[in-house]
Amino acid sequence: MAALTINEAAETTGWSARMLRYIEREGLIEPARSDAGYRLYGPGELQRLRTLRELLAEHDISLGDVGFALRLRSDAGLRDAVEGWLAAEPRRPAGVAADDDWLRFEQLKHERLLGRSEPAAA
Amino acid sequence: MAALTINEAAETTGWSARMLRYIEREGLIEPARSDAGYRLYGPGELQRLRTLRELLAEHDISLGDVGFALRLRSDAGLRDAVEGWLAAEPRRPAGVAADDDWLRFEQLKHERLLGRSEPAAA
DNA sequence: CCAACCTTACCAAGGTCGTGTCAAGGTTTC
DNA sequence: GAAACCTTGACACGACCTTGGTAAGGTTGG
Repeated sequence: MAALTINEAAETTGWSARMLRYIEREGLIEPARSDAGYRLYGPGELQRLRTLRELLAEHDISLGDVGFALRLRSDAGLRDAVEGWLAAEPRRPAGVAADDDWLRFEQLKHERLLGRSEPAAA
Repeated sequence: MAALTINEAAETTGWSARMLRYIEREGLIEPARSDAGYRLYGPGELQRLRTLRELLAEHDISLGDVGFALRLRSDAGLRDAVEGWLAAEPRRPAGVAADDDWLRFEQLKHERLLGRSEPAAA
């Protein structure tokens, strides 16, 4: 059960060799390399390649989407910025405060979020 | 300071009217409508439109990316699926277990995650 | 009622995505 | 050392994204 080279991996996962390189460039799956630079796909990578296909098909999303999710998860600044923007839905509680105050409130909420980090895999 | 119509909103936010409609179709900002169907942008929407521009520019992401993040946040099934896939990095702790066991472990971790839901805005 | 708005629905140009294929060259294996 | 792999880089093409424009028609306000 040694590692497979790119064409063998393509064979067993249903991706083309071309797409395997593309997926790697997206940062999604980066196989080990042999001394000579050959890509070596282990069982874990092969499994992930298969589940990746299911993920895309079942939820109708793109490789770029998954790549963006990866960026979201590894770039805390990006995650907080996007999360902050999405959280700021213009749902002013009717009579609560002037808009400037509302905005300040959102900003504070955002700052508080900044403390959060990776759950550091148990 | 009533609500602005689309061209006025375009004027003050820097987006084109065309893009305002596009942003709406992406589900990012959905202004209220007048009786006759005219879009009405309130202060909250105008502010969000401005910060949206900054968000895109500062992090070099696309409207589609933000749309996907929105999908991630409102579709728990999608979020869990993507999160589960990303969490399953093939980082087998060297001598811990066979790959099948590792896979099962990941699956369990994923199931446990399923309980989580929206923090229900304090 | 007319000008100046708004609406939706199309057509279009330029860019990116997903994918294949080919070329030039290194590696492995027999 | 030749066949069968692998590597990166490039060209290519259809599909989709982003954006603008324009047309046909409803709304608003003097």
